[in-house]
Order: sequence, then structure tokens, then C-alpha cells
Amino acid sequence: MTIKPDMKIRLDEVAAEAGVSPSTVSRFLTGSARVSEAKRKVVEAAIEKLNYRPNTAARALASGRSMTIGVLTLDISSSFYGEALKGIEQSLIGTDFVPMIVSGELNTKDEAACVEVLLARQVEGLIVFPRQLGTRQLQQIAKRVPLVSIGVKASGPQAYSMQIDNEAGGYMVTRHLIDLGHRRIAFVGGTPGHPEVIARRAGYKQALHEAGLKYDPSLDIPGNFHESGGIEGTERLLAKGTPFTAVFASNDQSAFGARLALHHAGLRVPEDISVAGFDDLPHACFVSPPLTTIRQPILEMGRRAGRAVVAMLRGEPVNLEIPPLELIVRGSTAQPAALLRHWR
Amino acid sequence: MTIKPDMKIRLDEVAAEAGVSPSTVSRFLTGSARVSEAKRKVVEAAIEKLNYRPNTAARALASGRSMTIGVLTLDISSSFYGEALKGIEQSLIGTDFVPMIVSGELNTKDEAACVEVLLARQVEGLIVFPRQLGTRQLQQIAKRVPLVSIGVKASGPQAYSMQIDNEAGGYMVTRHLIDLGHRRIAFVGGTPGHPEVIARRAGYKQALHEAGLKYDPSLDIPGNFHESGGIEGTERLLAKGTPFTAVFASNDQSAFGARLALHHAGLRVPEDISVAGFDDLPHACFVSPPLTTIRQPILEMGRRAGRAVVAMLRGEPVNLEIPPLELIVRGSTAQPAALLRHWR
DNA sequence: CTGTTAGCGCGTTCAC
DNA sequence: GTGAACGCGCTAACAG
Repeated sequence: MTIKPDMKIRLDEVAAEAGVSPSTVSRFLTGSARVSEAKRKVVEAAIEKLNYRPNTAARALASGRSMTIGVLTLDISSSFYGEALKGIEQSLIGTDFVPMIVSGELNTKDEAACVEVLLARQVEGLIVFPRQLGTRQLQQIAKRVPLVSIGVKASGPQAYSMQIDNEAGGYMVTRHLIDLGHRRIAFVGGTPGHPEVIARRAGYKQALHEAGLKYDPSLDIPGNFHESGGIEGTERLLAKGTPFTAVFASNDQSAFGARLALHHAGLRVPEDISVAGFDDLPHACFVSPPLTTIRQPILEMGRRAGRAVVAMLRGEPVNLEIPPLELIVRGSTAQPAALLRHWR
Repeated sequence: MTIKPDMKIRLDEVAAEAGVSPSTVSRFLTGSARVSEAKRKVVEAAIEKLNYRPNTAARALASGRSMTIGVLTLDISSSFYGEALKGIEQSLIGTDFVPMIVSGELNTKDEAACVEVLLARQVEGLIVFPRQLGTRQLQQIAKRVPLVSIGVKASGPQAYSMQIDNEAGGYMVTRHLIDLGHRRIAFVGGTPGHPEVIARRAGYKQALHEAGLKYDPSLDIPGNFHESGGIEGTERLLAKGTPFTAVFASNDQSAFGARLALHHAGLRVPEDISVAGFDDLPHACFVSPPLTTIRQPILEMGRRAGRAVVAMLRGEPVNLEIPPLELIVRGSTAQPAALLRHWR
């Protein structure tokens, strides 16, 4: 008999080959009931011989379980989300779940529509990095399927969220700069009004306040969480002529932009100006000089989010601890040695 | 009557609500046959009212079509693959296809297993970025489902591949450095034996040869396609004391590493040493100084790969042109002004 | 422990 | 143009 390894083999063909009933094969596959050693061997052999692979769609339909977990991100190309996705994938190894990732690219209109795409595909759980979706909508979604939100708050019987302590992070960075001797520290914000920016700024202000330094609005400039915002903001800052010796950018991308603007202005980092970011993107340690920043353990967060969803699905207890933020001091920050040299 | 928008509604419930048969609703949904204007309206209203979403699994089982395209990458967290994935997603907008992304994280063992995961999920097409998979295996897979391979060659009735001209890219970079006046150009390789490295090196040699410069093996050092390789390689190069005024790194990540090692050695880029890369990662233009590199239009490649798979699935003609490589000259390369200053 | 019987929700014949 | 009947490949509930 010729074996056609590339043909789609059905479960009942395996059963026929093994001389058992389809249910036995199914039971073997799902482990839903004990199968005698003898039959097990025959079935295994038949599966091997025919190179059988279960049809996931049929399985999902019959069992009501898709074994897939939906993941919603805004931008799959950012290494920030990439790390998170990696963590999620890692957390799913060994489980039978597979992630189904949908990013804003698929449906620019709105995240709710993306969620619907995922839900239509019968995802059993959801991990979301919301931008538009608010707490209320998340709770609503969580009524249909277990959900973990990263960033925006959500809670309920089937809803959890992970939020880092942005304020503490902002405080840590600013405190670090103050400890180095900086007194004029600029803050390059992210998207104005963004809750994370607000929190990070609050930490910045808090550290200034504690050190007896007063908050100077002229050193607080908006950005957009991208390099371009860091560049423009820093250029504007330099143009104003307001003296400063350090820049705390609200995220790493902004910090890279700030660093580039300083470079173009002929200012050295960290000799002339110190620069610090927030996130610790994978390449933050490889730029020159390596960036001082707050490590947001995004890989680990992805892992925990994945584990949490699986736990909910299994009815196991969920404990979604937030991994702590950490200040990573690298070469981009130093004492303000050439104090205000540029501004004289 | 109370509407429960969050309950799973079935097609036949919609039919009942609309007072038509399930088939009519189905026909409306799939567009497989004409439906009278009157019924269409009623059905639309019922769908709207009940907030009905078709069950993708059931649909896949009945029609034999999953409307999903499998994507296999090695490392979802790299911004290089991220861009490609973004392109793929973009290309699928407006089609009813959704990508299902699986990366090496899911199954470190081997790519073939990942492909099986995808195939078991009934993906209708496949886009792969192979690392282990060879041409022969790809052709084999392509017998089961239309396939586009990015990097490794594959061809056949259902198999296409996109390969950039690595040699031309290597030539362009080297030529650029030579034109600037460089004579001692180091080559920091990627993973030894990797076909892309070999091709890029060939271009490098070709350019040297054309310029009447002889290839110096002591300037050709291995790397690993990561920043670490660039760092170590460059450090070793500096330790050897062999003079050079420029570094051509086989990819951007290696270039960043090289740049960092130079930074640590107190060498300035580009004043002392020029650095060029290959890939044009999204952040290559935001490092300081911005990196001269070869733009690999990875986003566009992702788009074309996606379009090609869809075209195959629709029986439309596929034309998978390779977008051209482009030399992007930025601030990391310059004339060797301070010629060999360091080496005196 | 095993085989038999029913569906899962939908698309798709086939008649009307 | 429309409805009724059947089946996609598998799991689950039922007997034995």
C-alpha cells in the first residue's frame, strides 16, 4: 500500500488502520479517558504510519475549545511589543495553547474591531495592550472571555491587569540624576495627556521636590513616545537657550531622539549632557553610549500575562504580581562635570 | 425581549429572528448566491440586532477554508522580523485572511514542527523565514500548501521565494567607503558559513578588487549577526593593532556593536573610524551618529510576500519582484580625515 | 475500557 | 430566489 504522507488523513482512517473505533483514537489523542496499553500501541503506530494530524477546526467545533489565545497589540514591529509577544509565546510552551496575534495594522479603525476578529476565531482568552480601549470596555470584553490587560486597568472575575509603577520609575531616574549632581533636568514627555506620561512626570516632580529643586515648566516639553518627538523637543529646548545638564526622556525612543539632537548640536553625552530613558529596549545597552534607563521587564510581563490567562482557563488561582522596575545605570549619565559650559 | 449581546449567537437563531431559512443567512454572509433585496434587509437587521458573529471554526470545517495564513519566524522580538510581520499584516487588510504567527519560541526544537502546528490549524498558505529549513524541505511543504520563503530559495507551482542581492549590497557599501577614500576596510561577518555573510563578503571583496585594493584576511573577522559579535570582533581587531579606518559590518546589529566597541576605545565615529551596516533597522537612523547602511526593504518584502500568497490562493498570477536594495548614506561614514591617527 | 450514537455551527448540494 | 437535508472531522454522552 502506498502511503501518501501529504494527504489529509482523518481520524476515522486512523481508526480503521488500527482496527479500533474512532472514539478510541480520540481518547488517545485527548487523554480524556484511559486506553489499554495494547490499543494505545496500535493507534500510535497507525498515527505514525499515516502521519496523521488532527484537524484543529473540527476539534474546536466539537469540543468548543479552540486552544488559542488572542493577543492584541498596536504595533507588532516595535521591539517593545516584540519582547512582550516573545514572553507570551514562551509562557505558552508546553500548554496546548497557541497565540493568535492581531495588531492595529489589521484594522486601523479600532481595537474593538480587532477584538471581534479574535473573538470570532473563538479565542479562549485575551491579552491586550490597549491604547483606545478603556477600563469599562475591557470589563465588558472580560464577560465573554478571560482577559489580561497590560497598561490599562481592568479587574473582575475574569479580568486582570498589569500596570507598572510609572511614578516610581520617574522618581528613580530623576533621583539618580540629582544624585549625580544635576540641578537643571529637562523632561521630554510622551504623548501629552497619556496616563503613563503623567505618572512619570509626577515621579520626576516628586524627586525634584524632595531635593528642594523647583519644577521649571520651561524644561518640561512634550513628545510623542517616538524618536522624532525626542529630537524636536530637544531642539526646541536648545533653541530656547534655557540651561540644563540632563534630559529625562519619558521613554527610550524619545531618549534616542534627544541624544541625536544633542549630537547634532555638538553636545557630548554624557560629558556635556546626561540622557536617561524609560523602558530599556533591547538595544538600549548597545547604543553609544549605552543608555541609562528604567528597565521595564516586558519579556517577563508577557510571560506572566500568558501564564495568568492559562491559569484562568484552567480554573487555577491567578497571581499576577508586577515584576519590579529597576534603574539601569549605563554610560549616558554622568556627573555634570563641564557644568553648563555650553550655556555660557 | 431582552437582548444578550454577549451570548454566542448561532446562524440559525439569526434565521429565526429574520424569519428566513439558515441557508439564506449563509448565502448572505458568504455571497455565494443572490439574495432578494427584501430578505437581505431583514437578515442584516437580525444580524445587527443579535450582534451575530459567524463561528470561524465551524465555517472552516464546513467550507474547508480557514482563511488564515501561517507565518513562521525565528524571533518575533527582533525589529527586523517585526517589520516584515507588519508588512504581511498590511498586505492582508481587506482580504478576509488573518495571519497566524508562530516563532521559534513556541518550539525551539525545529522549524518543521512549527510548520506542523500551523498546518494542523489548517492554514491555507505559508510565509516562512527559514533558518534550518532548506530548499528541499520547503518544496515538500509547498506540496501541501502555497508557500513563500524569504531568504532561502524555493520554487515550484506553489512555492516562491524572495532573496535580496546580498552581494550587490556588500559591493555598494564597500564601494561607498572606498569612494570616501578608505583603503583599510574591516569586514565584521555574521554567523560564519551563513550564506548571506558569504554573499556580502563576496561583494566586499569584489569592490576591493575593482579598486585595486587587496583583500586582507586579518581585517576579516567573524561575528554572529548580533551586537555582541560586533563588539567582540572589533575589540579583537583593535587588539591586533592592524590599522583600519572603516568597518563594514555584515548587519546593523553588528555595526552597532562595532560602534560601541570603538566608543569604548575612545575612537570617534566617523571622525576616526567610519562604520557601515546592512539592513537599515528602524532605529538605524536614530542612533548617534545615524548609521550608513543598506536598506533592505523588509516591510515591503513582507507586503509582497503576503500579496503573493493571497494571489496563489485566488489562482491569480504571482509576480514576486524583489524590491531593490539601496545604499543609505548617513552620518556614520565620512572621509578618513584623521588618517590612521590612532595607529601611529 | 470500548464501540455506537449524536451533535458542534456552518456551507452546500438538491429540489422546489 | 429559497428552503430542506446532508456532511465537514471530531468529541462527548451513552450504553455495553
